[in-house]
Amino acid sequence: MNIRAVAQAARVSVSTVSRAMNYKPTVNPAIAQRVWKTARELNYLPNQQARALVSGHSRLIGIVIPERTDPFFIELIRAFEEVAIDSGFEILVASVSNDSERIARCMGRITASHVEAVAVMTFDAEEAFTDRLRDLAVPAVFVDTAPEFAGATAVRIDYDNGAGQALQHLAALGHRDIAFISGPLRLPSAASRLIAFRKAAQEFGIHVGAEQIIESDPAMRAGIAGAEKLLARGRLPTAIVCSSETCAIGALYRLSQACIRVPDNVSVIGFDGSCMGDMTFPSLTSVQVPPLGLARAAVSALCGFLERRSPSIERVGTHLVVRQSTTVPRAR
Amino acid sequence: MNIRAVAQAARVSVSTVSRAMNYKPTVNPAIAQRVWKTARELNYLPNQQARALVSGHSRLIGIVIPERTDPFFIELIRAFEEVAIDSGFEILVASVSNDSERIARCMGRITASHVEAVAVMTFDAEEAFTDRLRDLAVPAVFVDTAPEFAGATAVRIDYDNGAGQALQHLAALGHRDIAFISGPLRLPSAASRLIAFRKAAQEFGIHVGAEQIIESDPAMRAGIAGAEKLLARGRLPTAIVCSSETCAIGALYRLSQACIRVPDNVSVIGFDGSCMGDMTFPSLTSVQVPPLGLARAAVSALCGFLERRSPSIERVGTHLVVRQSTTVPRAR
DNA sequence: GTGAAAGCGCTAACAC
DNA sequence: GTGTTAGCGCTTTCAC
Repeated sequence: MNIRAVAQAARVSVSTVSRAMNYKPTVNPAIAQRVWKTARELNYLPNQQARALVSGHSRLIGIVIPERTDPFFIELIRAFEEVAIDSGFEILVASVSNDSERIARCMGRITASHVEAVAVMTFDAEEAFTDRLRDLAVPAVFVDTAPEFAGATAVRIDYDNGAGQALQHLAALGHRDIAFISGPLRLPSAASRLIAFRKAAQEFGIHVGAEQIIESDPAMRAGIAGAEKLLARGRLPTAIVCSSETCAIGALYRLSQACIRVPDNVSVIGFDGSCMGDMTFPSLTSVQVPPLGLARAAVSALCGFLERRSPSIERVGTHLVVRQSTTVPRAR
Repeated sequence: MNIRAVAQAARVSVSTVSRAMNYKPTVNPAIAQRVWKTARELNYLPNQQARALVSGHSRLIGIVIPERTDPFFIELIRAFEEVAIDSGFEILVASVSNDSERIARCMGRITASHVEAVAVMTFDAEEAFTDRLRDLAVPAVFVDTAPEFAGATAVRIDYDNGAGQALQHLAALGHRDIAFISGPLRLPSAASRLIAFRKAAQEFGIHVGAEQIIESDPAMRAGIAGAEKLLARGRLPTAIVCSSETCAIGALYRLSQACIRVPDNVSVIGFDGSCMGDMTFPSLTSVQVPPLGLARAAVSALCGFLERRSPSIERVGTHLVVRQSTTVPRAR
């Protein structure tokens, strides 16, 4: 099935079919109707490859996620699928680790498939990656950390507000002794979350001493190691804020091991949650970063750039999902 | 950058470049070298859209996953990415629910992008979906349940062996009283797992009465509701085999709520595990269905069909990952 | 408002 | 073994 068959069936020229299929205003409404009807009857959809070839626009956006095991990203991919398709784009999913071969392969796919723009949703893109991406000169949007180059824009997550929501919730429950388990602070996303936590704590008049901040490993090990350090001190805070959901899951895990009951003995709160927060025991109170919001912001920034060459910085809000891992502080 | 520029720079014709880039054996090795070198220097990669257009092969395979929240699928996508790229294919990720609009959108993407073949990794493809896919006449491979139509092949998971591994492990620990929490039995994948469980139980001489089989809801609710039914009886088995990992997580959740200690009071074992099994407390002993194996089998079936038009049935083995949710039966 | 024709980057058939 | 050329399905001038 191709444009010629449709043209023939609708008794018009291929150009008219092309124009009708692209909703050009210049085509006679009655004829356009006829073309659409014929196209539907023949199950005709324009060949994307041909379209891309002649127009120079592939209508393809790349979404780059970390090659790390984290259920948040399946939700992100789905959100992207949703949003991109709605905007008339197809998506190319690429996962990268900080490994030059993987990075090269990713760049190869972007080049060969003529991806028009890339959303880098790794939260902490490594320089090895961003450098190569800059070389390709493809418009890109980054979450959290945006390297500076032409065509690079950013989606910022409102961590300040997120940390505020978390601390307001804890403060309202009566917590004053709150620890923060952070991922490695060399990672910009971890650093911003810590800064946001500090700021929010100050706002709510909560003292945060150096001993309340635990810098730890990435991902789940952060939570395990972080909780361990807290346990080793012999005196737990009444609440623990974790830099990520996986971190919180790790903390939950380690606390269970130590027979510390959550939330009775200590409240735990996560960040950037996914479906996982529902599956833990107890289920996890968490500051959610909505995948759909992230996808929308990224696609919107990308489309804006593709259409008007104007970089824009998009912001994404967070919202607090209160589940069962937080409650009033234990009696002293 | 295009083939002409490379041809010019390498002082050969475009056809020679084309042949060299496609590793045709007819091209003079010295010249091929020169072409490759030039291509590398110019960062040339053949335009996939042009290639697809002229050759009639898009080198695109679709991977269809359920629009359900399950971390297993992020691992599957990654495995597909790996395997497909290695075989020279690009992947198009599509998630579907049993909703005619979503299905139509998915079919539209497959058609417009001229996807050559589709791997349906939903485990339980609905008829509404398979019917539409058959209409498209695109070669397809299904996990677990394959509708019969030309070009449809199957990847079968060796549940018999999987269930055998689970029961051997439990039997070796001394369990004789083992319950099975199943998903809805109208779903073929749930049904096959139950059959495999029964068969394996018989093999190990373990009696399975009707009261040991709990048919339940899908996903995590299965485990919650299933564990609840078991708890309501007042007498727990010594071990529970769950039809899926999410089901097992649900069971773990409900048991924790009831202050039943796993594995001290009851052992729990999952099926089709993902990274999640590591994150639960206790971590989950599980019969894993390796995503890479699944992806390899699917891509291999698809490639086989595309090259030789010969449908093949691929088999994927399972392996038991022993973690902390299983131990010897409690003292009576 | 519509049609004819050029051409996007590539592969493959054919000539040499 | 290599070059010339037609044409994949489409969009987009340019005439009319």
